[in-house]
Amino acid sequence: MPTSTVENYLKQILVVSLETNCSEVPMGKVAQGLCVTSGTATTMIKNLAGNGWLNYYPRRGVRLTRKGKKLAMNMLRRHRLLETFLVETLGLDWSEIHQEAEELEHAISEKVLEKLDEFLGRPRQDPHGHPIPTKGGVIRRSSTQSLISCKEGSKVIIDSIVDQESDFLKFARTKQLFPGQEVRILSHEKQADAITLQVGREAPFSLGSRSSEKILVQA
Amino acid sequence: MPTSTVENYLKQILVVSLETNCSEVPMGKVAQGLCVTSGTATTMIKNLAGNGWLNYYPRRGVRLTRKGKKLAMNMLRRHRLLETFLVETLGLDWSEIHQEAEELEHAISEKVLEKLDEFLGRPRQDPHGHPIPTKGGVIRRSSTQSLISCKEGSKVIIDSIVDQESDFLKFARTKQLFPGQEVRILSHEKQADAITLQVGREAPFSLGSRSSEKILVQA
DNA sequence: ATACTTAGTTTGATTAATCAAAGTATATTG
DNA sequence: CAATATACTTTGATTAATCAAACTAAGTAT
Repeated sequence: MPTSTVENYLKQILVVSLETNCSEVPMGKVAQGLCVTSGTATTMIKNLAGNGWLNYYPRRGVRLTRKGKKLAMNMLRRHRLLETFLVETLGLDWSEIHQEAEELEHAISEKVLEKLDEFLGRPRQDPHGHPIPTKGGVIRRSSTQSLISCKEGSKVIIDSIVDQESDFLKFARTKQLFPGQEVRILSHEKQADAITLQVGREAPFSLGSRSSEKILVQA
Repeated sequence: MPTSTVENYLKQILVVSLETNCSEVPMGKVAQGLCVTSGTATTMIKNLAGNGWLNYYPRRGVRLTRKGKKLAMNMLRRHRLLETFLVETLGLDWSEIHQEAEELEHAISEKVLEKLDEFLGRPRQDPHGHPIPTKGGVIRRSSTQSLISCKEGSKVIIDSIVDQESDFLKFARTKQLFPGQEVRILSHEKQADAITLQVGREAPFSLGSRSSEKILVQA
């Protein structure tokens, strides 16, 4: 049985590799994502490599093995199903569910997970719009287009929000920026590093590039 | 924040003291209940005493402090609410829920726990018939009379089943022995160490004293 | 090319939890 | 009461995970 630390390292690597569309993940991203010093990450990674969870290329990065990816996908499934449960069933706010799921995902058994999936009606995506991997470890390819790449005057649908920060999610909620919403891009000033948009009939507002990058969309 | 090991030790001590109606618990019960060697228990207990969770009387036993009892009650509340959720909402069998709850109880936050309590309709007892402590740490005094002390010919109601062993619970289920059921004691042979009983119109059967002790009843 | 910066690695130490085995009280029993 | 058994404690070692600080390789810039 892998410890929950092992599960966290593998999940973090998977998440980064999905976000960057690159299966090789640099050590820095690992240490940063898990909030540990780089030395700790190096030590742990060598351990994980020794147990066949991943391949380690010193000073370059790591790549999950088949075995490592399987476990990491399972963790992502747990995490996202739990987030869905916390919002849909218990009525928590989507801005607070990430940390909760982060703990619960290590404690829930495969059996309970399957019952939960069934109870929720086998949802395909979590409250942030992220696809939920199947039991077999297959995940829907999510959008790679963010708000920042939208042309002035275009209309798009929000696919997902790529940020677990409670404060950003609260802000997004007040501006009606959540999966499924239709957004109209009023202006896009490349030089000013800002985009102005409108959701439904609400008042238009602007977002900087930092924020716009976190909103993934579909045409 | 106490670690989950600390939580486990305290809960175990509380459970034993409730079962034996005695607030002083011998070291042996601690070690046995947690499946650790006695040396490990001693070391850990000295630690817990140092942090004010309990008082330690060398070679006699331990007694929870107010602070320790509060945390232990909260763990019991978590455990029993989770068991209820697993049976009522997800439909797991009561014989398999103990281990599941054992893990989840350390991972669930106070906030999620309250939402869960609300969702379940603030249940007063878990599927085994054990009372669920309130948020404030108050617990209903449970029955102390077991099947073994019932007179021949009497009729009683099952209060709770004091055993988490999956195999025993499965057996109890097949014999219809669960909280709320009415049972008639057909015979009670003190010398033979056996009790013969009947549930509803089912076929009568016998239980030895070991098993009868685990079934708590009310007149 | 030399110096500087950044990313990553090594080393030595620490903490929580555990065990096995040796040691010591206390209780039981002949 | 002495011998023995039972319950408990001590000691020394181990494992997983972590950090701080010293070190090193690789890439960037002057």
